[in-house]
Amino acid sequence: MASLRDTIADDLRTQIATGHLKAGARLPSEPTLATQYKVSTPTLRNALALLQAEGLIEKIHGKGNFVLHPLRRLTYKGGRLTPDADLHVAIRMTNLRARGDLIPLLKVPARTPLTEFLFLTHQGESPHSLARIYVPQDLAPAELLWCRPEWAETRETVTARVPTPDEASTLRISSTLAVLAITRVSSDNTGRVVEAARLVLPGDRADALFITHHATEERGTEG
Amino acid sequence: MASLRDTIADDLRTQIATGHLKAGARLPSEPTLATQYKVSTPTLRNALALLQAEGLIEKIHGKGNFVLHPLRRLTYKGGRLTPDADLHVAIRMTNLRARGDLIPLLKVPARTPLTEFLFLTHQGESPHSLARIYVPQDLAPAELLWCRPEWAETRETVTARVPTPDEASTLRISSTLAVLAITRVSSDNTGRVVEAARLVLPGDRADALFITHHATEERGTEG
DNA sequence: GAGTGGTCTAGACCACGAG
DNA sequence: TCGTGGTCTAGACCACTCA
Repeated sequence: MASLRDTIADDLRTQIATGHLKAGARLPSEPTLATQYKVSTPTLRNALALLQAEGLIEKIHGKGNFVLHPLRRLTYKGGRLTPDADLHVAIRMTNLRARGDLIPLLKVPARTPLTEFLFLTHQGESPHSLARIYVPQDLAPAELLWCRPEWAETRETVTARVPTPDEASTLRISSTLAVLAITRVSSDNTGRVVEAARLVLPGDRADALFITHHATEERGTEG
Repeated sequence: MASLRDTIADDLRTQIATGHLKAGARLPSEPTLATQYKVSTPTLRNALALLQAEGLIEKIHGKGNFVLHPLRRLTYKGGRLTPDADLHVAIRMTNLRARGDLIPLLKVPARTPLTEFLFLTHQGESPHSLARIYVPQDLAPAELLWCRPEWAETRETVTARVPTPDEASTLRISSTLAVLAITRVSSDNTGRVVEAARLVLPGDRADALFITHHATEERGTEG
């Protein structure tokens, strides 16, 4: 016996899947839908919250609820963001000093001068990913980024979580939509950290892909 | 100006963080908390729903709301699940025939005989991860699993999403808690898929780690 | 100003858990 | 049986968008 909320969410989901409700279309207003389904407005809103968490609809205050275009899933490839034709990138550079989490991440003393690059990529109209990249200031960040020759190793830690309020508003996503958070640390062959990055990818529009080649002579080097 | 829901959630969060509310403790009942915070029960329940989505509390119908023990984060290492001392594994083996998503995943014709290994790992009392591993039946799965000599390449696609109802009940997690879903495909050097796996890791208790070694002579082989 | 979603209230009734 | 959380109702009032 499913709850009313789930029943309504299921119905709307199939209407979207079958194209009965097309991408970009506005749903009837919440009071209208509540009347149609013979439920109260809070119940109807609960149903919509489910669809929102799945990235199927977008709620816009004062305008209505809209069926989202199924976003092409972009794939982050282990190592760097995939360059893409219709991917616009906005970059902001800031100088700051190491504090908090950044100290162990970059393995530097507190207050070490750092440069932060803030990347915000867009896929067409909608924000796609947020990246904060940190580099020690003495490591000539001018030519900058992507794969750099001195890199010897990159460690990427991937977690799934809900976005912080900041991230939710920057990426214009629901605060209930899961995001892929990647912490990437690149070191040179002396073990020195040459770059650390925190990437946030909305779960409804991004995957991460990691490819491991198994050399036939060496295998089983794991702990 | 934060909403009442967020204010209450923040307050409870700090009470948990400071140890004012200890792990395992039962929170006061919802009507009691609603009175304390001078809000209605739905508003209070909205606040608790936020904490639940973050994996901080557990709601048990008929008993109360409980502060969860901060689970040690276990790390999935690119390639395989990390063996761990207090990690119990339950395995179930099933024979089936390829259908649906499994066909393109394993690159086999429909109805190819497959063997499914279902892994459910536990960290102490609580379920930790769910893995479904598929192997073509003609590929001698008897000695089975982990890293096998014939593997030439492993591709792992990582996404963040909410769990399916099935996954939520199997892993005993809230349906609003983000999970890390990893699809892993291993091929031999002829390109044949020798194993495909779908892993589900609850976002509050698992990370995935991928390590890339950059050979100095070859770099920038990405598209 | 009209219409939309965002938040909140003060209840009701049901289902589950434990004694 | 009693206290708990789960679901739902029928409103109220505010904030935002657009004409």
